[in-house]
Amino acid sequence: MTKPEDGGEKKPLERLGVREIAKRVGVAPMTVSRVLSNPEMVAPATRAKVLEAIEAAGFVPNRLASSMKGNGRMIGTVVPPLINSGIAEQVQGMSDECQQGGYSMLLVQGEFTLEAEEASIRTLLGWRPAGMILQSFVQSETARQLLVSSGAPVVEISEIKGRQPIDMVVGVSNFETAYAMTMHLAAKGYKRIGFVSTPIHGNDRLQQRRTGYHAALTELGISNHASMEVEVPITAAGGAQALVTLTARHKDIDAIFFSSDTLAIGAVQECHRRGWAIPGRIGIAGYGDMDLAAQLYPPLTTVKVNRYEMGRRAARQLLDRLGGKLKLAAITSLGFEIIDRESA
Amino acid sequence: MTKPEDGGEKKPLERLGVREIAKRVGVAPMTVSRVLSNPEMVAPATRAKVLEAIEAAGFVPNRLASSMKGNGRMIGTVVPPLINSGIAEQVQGMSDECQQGGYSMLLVQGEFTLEAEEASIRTLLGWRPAGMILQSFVQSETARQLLVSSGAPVVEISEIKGRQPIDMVVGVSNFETAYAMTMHLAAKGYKRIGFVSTPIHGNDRLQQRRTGYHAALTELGISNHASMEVEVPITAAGGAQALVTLTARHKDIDAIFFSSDTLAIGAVQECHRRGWAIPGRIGIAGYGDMDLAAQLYPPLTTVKVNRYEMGRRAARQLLDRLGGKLKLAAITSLGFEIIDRESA
DNA sequence: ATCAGCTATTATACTATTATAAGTGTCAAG
DNA sequence: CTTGACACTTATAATAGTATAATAGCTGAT
Repeated sequence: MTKPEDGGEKKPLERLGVREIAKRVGVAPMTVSRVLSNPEMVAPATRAKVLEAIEAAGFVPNRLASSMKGNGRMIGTVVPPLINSGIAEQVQGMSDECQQGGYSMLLVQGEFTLEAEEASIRTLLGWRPAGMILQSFVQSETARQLLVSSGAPVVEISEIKGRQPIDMVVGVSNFETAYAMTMHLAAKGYKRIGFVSTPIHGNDRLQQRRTGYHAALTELGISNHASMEVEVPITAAGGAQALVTLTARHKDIDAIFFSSDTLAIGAVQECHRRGWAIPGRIGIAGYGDMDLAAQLYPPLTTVKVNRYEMGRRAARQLLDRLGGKLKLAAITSLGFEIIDRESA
Repeated sequence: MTKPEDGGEKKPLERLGVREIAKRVGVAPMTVSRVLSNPEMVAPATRAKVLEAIEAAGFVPNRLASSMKGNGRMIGTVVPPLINSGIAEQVQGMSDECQQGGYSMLLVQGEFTLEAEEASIRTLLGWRPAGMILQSFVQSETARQLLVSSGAPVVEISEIKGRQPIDMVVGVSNFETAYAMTMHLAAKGYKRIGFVSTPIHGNDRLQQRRTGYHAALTELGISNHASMEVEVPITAAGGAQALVTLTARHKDIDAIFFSSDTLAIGAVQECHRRGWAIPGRIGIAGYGDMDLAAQLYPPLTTVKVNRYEMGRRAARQLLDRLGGKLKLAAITSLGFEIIDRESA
């Protein structure tokens, strides 16, 4: 409970508020407040004096206090682990857009379990953010309830079909993308197509991707054996491992569709190690079109979804709503592209 | 300024505070407050009743209000763009540790310019965070002043030598790492070693790495030509481009030390494209030991710095201080390893 | 019976900003 | 010489939680 008193000179900024500035200038606190938020309501001469005092004192207004009066400029977000998953780009997009709109971003870790989800949303709500961006559909009914009753706008970045959004959704149809890629591979002549993903449980995007893959196979008249699918951790080593497993199981497998570029890139390295030609011996397809995909040797065939843009749009949506715009799309579907390169 | 009234039923959570809960249970607001923060000070029977009411109402206490009384549980951080730079791991580490300690993380974008730095630190301070983590040495004197006078503990994750930290530093000696890698390459017989980095201006880590590289060359009696260095954007394509540029300039260049694995990996792909043997034709060394480095073909020789751990330790340092621990290291140097793999 | 010592609880006041309403002062029109 | 309109400024109260001091209720020792 003891506060760290190092320097000795404490509360130099603590007691420094609009009141103090007001006193120094000889105006009411409210005038200082207005100089900060509605400068045009203050006479130029007064404004100048106040600004000068603020500058001189090194005064940084307390946003916590503003937020309590309903002028919160904070966007909260729950994200799954940032590493390797392309989430970083998404967060970057959100952050850039928020920053530009004068909002700050609160980052809360979330996992794909009901309890963790609920806990992180509780944490988020505790900060009374002006708006929230969630990186997947909220599963927990309690959590959904809390979000709705908070009254703040919510954007879910997620699979855009299948479920009722809490408020707004931004995303792509993961089903469509996976379906399209599987069909694309079939069209290129691959007959035995495997599917590798990171742990699917609780992750609706991955679920949709697998469903899309299944749908394509069914349409192609290929009975899909569960043995053509593996789940591995989201690392390059995981991708390599998946390649080993699947090719050992099925000698005749001729292409593998990875649910993430990270995995696909790991698999490509494993092929190099084995001296397997890509796509000669086996075709490799990824998902995400990360920076390295185009530079990879051989260049990676992949599904391009612009995650940066996804984050940006989600934030834009929120900011528009907060700015008073009423007619906003409940569902924003960003397009995708099948990038046909040489790996498959 | 008009609030979005969608549902019609507003302020279901707005008016819901300790006062309201207290009224429902028939106790004073303070008692509710204590149930939340010091449950052991409340009689078990009362505590149970209060908790029940909280649960029933779906009440999430407002952390903004708590923060105003000095119980802030928010750690603020300024980060450079997350993509590709290994910063994501660092943020992950910070976030994990903060979360575990009951703190939330505020994320503010920062660039490597004085004005942007100052602006982001102002934004951060506006939220009155309990502590701050900065991802590099703060250059702006004004910003340093603001940070100091805020009274909050500050951890800089940065080069650990050379400058006076504002409060605490966690990091590695980038100088040492780069010096060590350069010496390592020399020991392996490389004579003409190039250096590639992402834009150095304003980034003290990169500056230190280059200085370390220079120091090693000098010690080796190699006069270092500026033409053996290039700056490129932090993408795989940048790495490939750098390889092209340097090998075109100097036919006899026999190794390149990249200031980031991302660049090195890009260069490796370029070599594959050209059919150049690694390390036969040219040796490639990276920095960071990212997940893919070990899986790459050929495996990448690189400097391993545990960025996740760096973030974690920075947060730990802050949390310890906030927890009242006084004897804390001003400088925490994390070790590093030269990972000798096959690429050089 | 009285009072110290204790636990559990409550009343008051405070954190910093800002919405709102009320208050100045100036000028021109009636 | 009012009166209304206008621009600017200020006083008050509100936001939600909690530190602090005060108080109530109870036990056991004097």
